[in-house]
Amino acid sequence: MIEANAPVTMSDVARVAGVSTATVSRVVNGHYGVSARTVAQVRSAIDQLGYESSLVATSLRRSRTNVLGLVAHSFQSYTAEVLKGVMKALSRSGFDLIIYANSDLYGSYSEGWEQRHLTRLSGTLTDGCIVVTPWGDIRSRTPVVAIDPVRGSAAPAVMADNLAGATTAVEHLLGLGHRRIGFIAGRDSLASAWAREEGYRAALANGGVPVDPTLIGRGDFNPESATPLARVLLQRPDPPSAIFAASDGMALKVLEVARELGFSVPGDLSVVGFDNIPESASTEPGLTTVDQSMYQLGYEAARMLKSLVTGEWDEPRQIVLPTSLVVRGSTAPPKSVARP
Amino acid sequence: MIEANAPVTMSDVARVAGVSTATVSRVVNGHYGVSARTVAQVRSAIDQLGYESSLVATSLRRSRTNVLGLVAHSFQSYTAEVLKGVMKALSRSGFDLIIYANSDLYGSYSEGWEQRHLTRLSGTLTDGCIVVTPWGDIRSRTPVVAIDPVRGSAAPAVMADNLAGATTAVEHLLGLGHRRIGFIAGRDSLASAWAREEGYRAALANGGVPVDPTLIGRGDFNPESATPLARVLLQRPDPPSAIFAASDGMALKVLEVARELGFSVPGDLSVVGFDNIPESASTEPGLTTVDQSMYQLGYEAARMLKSLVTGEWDEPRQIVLPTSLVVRGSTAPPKSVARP
DNA sequence: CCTGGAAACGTAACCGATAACGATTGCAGT
DNA sequence: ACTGCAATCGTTATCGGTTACGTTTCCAGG
Repeated sequence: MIEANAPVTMSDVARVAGVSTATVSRVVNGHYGVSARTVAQVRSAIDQLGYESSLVATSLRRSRTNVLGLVAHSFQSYTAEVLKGVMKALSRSGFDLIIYANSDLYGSYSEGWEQRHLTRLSGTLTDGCIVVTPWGDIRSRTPVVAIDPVRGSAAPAVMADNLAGATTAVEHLLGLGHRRIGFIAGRDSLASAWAREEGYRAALANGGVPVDPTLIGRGDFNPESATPLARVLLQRPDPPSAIFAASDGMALKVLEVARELGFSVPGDLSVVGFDNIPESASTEPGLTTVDQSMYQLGYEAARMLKSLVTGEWDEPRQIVLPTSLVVRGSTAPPKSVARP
Repeated sequence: MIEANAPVTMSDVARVAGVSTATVSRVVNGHYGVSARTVAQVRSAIDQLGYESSLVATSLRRSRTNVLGLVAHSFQSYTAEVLKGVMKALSRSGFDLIIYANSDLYGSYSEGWEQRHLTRLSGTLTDGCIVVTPWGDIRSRTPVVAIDPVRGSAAPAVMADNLAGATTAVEHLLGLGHRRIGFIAGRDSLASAWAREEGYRAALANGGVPVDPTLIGRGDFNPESATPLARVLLQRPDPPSAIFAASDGMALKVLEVARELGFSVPGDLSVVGFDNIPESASTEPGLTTVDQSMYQLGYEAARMLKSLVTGEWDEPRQIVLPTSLVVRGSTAPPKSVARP
């Protein structure tokens, strides 16, 4: 239903209640200095007219919009999970959420897309933003919290304990008896990609297994980037018995390639991912992966941004969330190894 | 990076360029009546100062915010797909998108949640909204487009051709030889749920198969609602040889229950869904389903809303999008039937 | 009865931009 | 040189609220 009548403003209320707009404003905002009788009059005028204060006008005057932004370089299930967490943290908080995601194909917008949006928004439409992008630091007039920041950034951010997570994942494979473990890396500008590779190396080192550089493929977290890399690894005369992919999206592509090349999983090949996106639970076999609760990442980022905006900040500027290994059907001892 | 300096306003630019704010406004908006030399001066002042016009101030003055809203009663993969389509349609259109979704558990907010949000937003923060909710018609001062509207609503909406889709799905099962086909319905306040049930009945009628009311379970589109219903259907002494669920979310739950009760799919039981959400492709076996491109639904809804807001409307107020059957591994001829 | 001061309320400036309107300028035509 | 019409640009009211400040009201205390 569309009612075409003009919006009812504060001065309408003031006229009906027989007071000034200043008084109406006071009762709307619950300020001191209005008699009980006047409050009642104004209240009754308000819901008689169905008045709703203009968020736009209020924002202009207060120079606070109470709108936060989520800027993502792409929209995948990863992003959707983060979004859920952000919405949860913001629900009933008085903040609204506006989202920007590059809805076109991966990479079709050049680097800097996020930056352009952010400068347009900051201070004029949003009070602050959460960004999830692999492309460098972002500068803004208003507070910015990064999810999974770029490597070396000291800006406010939340991230998973990628080092520990990756270490645990590879230790899991080592514990099953694997010795030739392939790795498909993420976009190395991101701190997460770097830490996950470090974890891979550290676990191998601890296990006394030398790192074989030819078993490392350089992906970029984009699922499609893993397909050719998996093909190369699996078509070698001496394929690895296990592959650890730095993201679930890439791990799922590994599963695809494995099936296509006739590898049975986990019989011929074990696969471990990282992220625990919803799809990982519903494949056959289920994907063993490192859970990093992207929901939680989004939730914490929103909480952090909120307090940055309102100026009540007493926590660390970078939050690291724990990870946990989720063992499903895609991992098993290698065939060539005798059971202990 | 946070730069704490005050925002640069239009009058700052005016001062630097040595003109009035009106002239700056003309230049910014590309209006007629400014000499080339002045335009150049203003332009240079603008990017010397890094000026960005205040969306809030502009909105107040123009009584147009250029922000559209997406209000969803829950956030599931369905919603995420719709969201993608909406974002795509809005990208580079000058409209920004603000989203509201009930991020809490299903049903924890009472009916009317969307209505409350909408009245708060409409006309003060958004120029119009896309709503996806099973709860009745929505009234708003600004245009509203419904995705999958409630039954009998004449308000602007986009929806899939649910009747044809459901008919095709059931005909597919009939063609395979199934005669006892269970149905799990959706929330019957929605036009889609009603039409899908109609399709089920129509296909059976055409095939000369009488409708057995005891084979119909009344779900509500919420995945969890299907679990007990599937259990009831499959624990009968004479379980159906196929089940058509009115949504993929519910169909996936049927698969779960089937596995739990020892039914092999598609050996003992064929399952068909509706929606074609991403998860349906990655289960084992893949779910046969009716594709309704929720992405497309979102895209069209956004297009429609845009033109409603800008007042350039010459298309029908309700758009029906075609569906197509996607046959995957979850359907096969029933065991008890001899191959043709 | 008068004064003081707090409570209650109105006035008006302002947030940043837009647009109707008025004022100025420049130049062609006579 | 003078009129007239455009093109150009500045003034100012306005969008809907907020808030510093000033004014009025009212009651307690002297």
